[in-house]
Amino acid sequence: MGLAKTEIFTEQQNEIALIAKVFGHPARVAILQHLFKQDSCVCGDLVNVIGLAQPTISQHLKELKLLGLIKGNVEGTSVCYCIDTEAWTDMKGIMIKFLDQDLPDTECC
Amino acid sequence: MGLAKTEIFTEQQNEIALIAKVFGHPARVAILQHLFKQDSCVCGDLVNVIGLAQPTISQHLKELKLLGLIKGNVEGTSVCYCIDTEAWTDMKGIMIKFLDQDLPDTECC
DNA sequence: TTTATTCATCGTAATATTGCAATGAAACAA
DNA sequence: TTGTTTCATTGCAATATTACGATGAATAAA
Repeated sequence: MGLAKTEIFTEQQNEIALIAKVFGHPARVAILQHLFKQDSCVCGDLVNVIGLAQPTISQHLKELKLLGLIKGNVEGTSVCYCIDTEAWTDMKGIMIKFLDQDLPDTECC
Repeated sequence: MGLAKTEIFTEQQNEIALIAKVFGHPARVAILQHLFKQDSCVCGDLVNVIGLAQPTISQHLKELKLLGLIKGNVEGTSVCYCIDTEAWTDMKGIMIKFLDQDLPDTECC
């Protein structure tokens, strides 16, 4: 099938999964880390830094944009991409809340 | 292709992506949340709680086990699953380090 | 206008993921 | 032994993802 049954899960569970899915590819992790380092960035730069073909980078950027984590601004022939700080903070809150659940004192197995 | 070019990324980037990939399905998020709530759990329970067929749950549990986040212990005919607290803490450290990068003061776009 | 540059989109091939019915394997109960 | 229960595995169909060549659109430069 390849199709997740999202309707049987809570909105929160689906949201966590959607965020995680975007982080589930090393290229997108690398793009985000580069954007954090640079403050500002263009796609051509990323093609050199990451080492994937330009259409592939463009596709990964699209998914990051779709989730709202990055913003793109056209500047002449190039496009400037950067982290959407507000969206990143919101996302971080959701993910840390999930990661930070109370661990049981004793393990059963 | 459907095949990530892991060799061009750092070990850290691949590790973050591998972790995130496992969280990238709501069923696995739901399973983990249930294990946190229960302290102890068996798969049959999960099939009822989650609402997917038994083989599907079993497959998701396998991926969680493969990443090391949960442990399974055979108890008679049933299997007891629970969070591996040490592995969870390690994983949490890696993910929070990634999520907690310093945001730029000013956005360029 | 013509050409170059930069990035997005389209189309497609290769592979991965999701879900489940059918079936196995292991432990227990009768 | 013969069921019964519980979970894992196999096999398969439907869909998703990844990667990139080819091409398109927009702007800038000559």
